[in-house]
Amino acid sequence: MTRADEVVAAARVVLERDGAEGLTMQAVAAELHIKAPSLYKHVDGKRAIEIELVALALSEMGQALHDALAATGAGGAGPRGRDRVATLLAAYRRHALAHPNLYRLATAGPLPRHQLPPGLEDWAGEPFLTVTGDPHRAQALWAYAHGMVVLELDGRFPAGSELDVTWSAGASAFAGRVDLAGVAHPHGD
Amino acid sequence: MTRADEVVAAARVVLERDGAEGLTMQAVAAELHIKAPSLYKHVDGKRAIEIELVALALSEMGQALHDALAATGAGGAGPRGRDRVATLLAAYRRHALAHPNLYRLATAGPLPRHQLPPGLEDWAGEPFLTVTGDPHRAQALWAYAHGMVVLELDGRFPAGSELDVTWSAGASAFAGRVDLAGVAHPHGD
DNA sequence: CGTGATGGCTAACGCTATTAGCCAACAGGA
DNA sequence: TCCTGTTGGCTAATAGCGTTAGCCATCACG
Repeated sequence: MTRADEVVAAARVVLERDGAEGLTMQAVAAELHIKAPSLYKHVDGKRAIEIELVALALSEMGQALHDALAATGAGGAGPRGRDRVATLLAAYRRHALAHPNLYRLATAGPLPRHQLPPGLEDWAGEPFLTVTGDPHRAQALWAYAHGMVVLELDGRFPAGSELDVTWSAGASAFAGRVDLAGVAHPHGD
Repeated sequence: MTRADEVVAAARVVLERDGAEGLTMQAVAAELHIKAPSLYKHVDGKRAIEIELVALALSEMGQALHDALAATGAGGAGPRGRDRVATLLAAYRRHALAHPNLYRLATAGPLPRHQLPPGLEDWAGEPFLTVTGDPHRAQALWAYAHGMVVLELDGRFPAGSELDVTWSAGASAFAGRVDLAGVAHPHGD
């Protein structure tokens, strides 16, 4: 655990506790009981810290998604179609809501692609390809999941929204056919 | 056109030209050929300006969506099902990409609900309810559209992505049944 | 002609990231 | 034992941010 890693770890603590607004060089330094300028002996600046956190978030999210699919794939009953989509979405939602500030940091603004570990991005998105079998549907499903999480995190759904049902409606839509287990209307047209 | 409105208008010019980062009180003031502190004679602060811009963005987006649906509904051929969904998504995408910085400002972070014109939010989202017929599917479709736009704006889709196809795949998914016109695979399961 | 409102201005404060430069502690070799 | 380089703190300072306080010119109106 190099000192630079400790800085990133401290930054994560501050971020998860105080949000993106509270993530200042002073706060990170205080977490380590030092002063802000001393941080520059270990990291290149705030942006560099954030990029480390983005890589970390991407990695952990990818792991959560892979784990979720592996669990259903390995267990006794191997679900297919809608269930796999629902499983993936549930894992995505659960993980994002468990680390809201880290998720926001990782998905806000342009991605510093060439400064990230190569292959990480593809690996993290792999599960979407797995459950859809088609790259375009995978991207669409990912966009749906991301949109839902962001809107939920920002509290932009009207009060009283039954988000479980909404998530389920999306899962059904992306499963390839409308086949609900008494949850939402078959089709509203 | 009160002076306060001119400030907001200037802020919009700065935002659309220089992005969220460039939207500073100094820049807005410079746009009006005055100094930053003078702005406080007309508006309550930066946050107040941003809220005005959010309301404006919400209003314009809502108008674009309503117009798009009205156009298809009124014209000779009145499309149904997938076409209406596709029409709505196309309008959403076109409008968001035409005003990227305004869109980002309006959708980033928590919504200042009680500081917005009442009913505006519901009205802007109405078209999604119109084309889906179900509130949960409407929310899901909205989340999908928002996710796609955000990811596209941030350039987070891998280079070479065929986004038109991806958008189309989502439209098909949310139309209630998979019914593609030779665009994507029927279902990948 | 006075008086209040309007709408500019400068100076200042506290916050941010960041840089420069100083110095104590410590490790390894002569 | 000293000398020297590295590590990792520190303070002081800069530039830019939003914001407040207080001063002053302009102008409409009674």
